[in-house]
Amino acid sequence: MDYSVSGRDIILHQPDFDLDETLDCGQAFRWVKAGADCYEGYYLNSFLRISCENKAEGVFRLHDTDEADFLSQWYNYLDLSTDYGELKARFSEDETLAKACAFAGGIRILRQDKWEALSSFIISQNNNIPRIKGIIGRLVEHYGGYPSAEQLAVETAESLGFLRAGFRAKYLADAVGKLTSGALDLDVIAAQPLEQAKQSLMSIKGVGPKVAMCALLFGMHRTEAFPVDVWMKRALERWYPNGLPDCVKGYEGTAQQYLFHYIRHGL
DNA sequence: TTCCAGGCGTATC
DNA sequence: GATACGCATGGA
Repeated sequence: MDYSVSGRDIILHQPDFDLDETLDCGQAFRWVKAGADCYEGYYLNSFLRISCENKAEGVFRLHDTDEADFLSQWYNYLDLSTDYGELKARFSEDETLAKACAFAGGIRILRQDKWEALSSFIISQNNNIPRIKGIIGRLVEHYGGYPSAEQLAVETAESLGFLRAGFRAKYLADAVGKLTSGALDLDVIAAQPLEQAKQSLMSIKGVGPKVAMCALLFGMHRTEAFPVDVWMKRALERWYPNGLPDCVKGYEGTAQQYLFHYIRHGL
């Protein structure tokens, strides 16, 4: 990773990064394609326009930001401290993962906000990606930004009807209640051992093993968390009936994201 | 019309 | 603990 300041923009050199594969792959739901090789979106309520200037060399432009903003927010959000080249080399000891990494080598695990990731994946259950984006879009529009659990404390399952989230509204309300009452604290959960963190999250109605693992992986950057959804069930049956290979140890979730993309779009 | 979508709660055995 | 079934909504 290497960057430079260019006027009001930051120029980023990062070969292991693809905008479509990272920002539109079902891990985050608030990035909008704003032209060829360009996305607009948010980390919390900070806006970013990012475009790819040279795919072959991995050159990106972060528009209208500055060095302080880049280093304090986007460097972290885009997980630029992690060497994905080294991770992919390690994963590629496994034949299937080698193909998955070659197919979509620009996947990164975004370091999203804890609450946004948890609430987004509560909404995601038994739902499709376009509709998940629609529900979250209505939430953000209604509140003029992504609402905190505290902001949502005034809502009930009924008053959230404007989201058209169906049965998931009551799950969202339960999560808000447990977080704002102090029964659960996402900062505490983030520091717990994986199994304990998972069980803590599963005390929320509507949070099962899969949503808990997604909240841990995408919202708390617990790369050892391995969410198993319908696609991963198929991948496991097909390629890993006896379990995951040792080369993913500690990064099961990162490997999961390559496999998820590969079985959905690569076959 | 019917089926399905990055699952989970509940009932039942 | 395993397995069936319903669930709000909307697009294909």
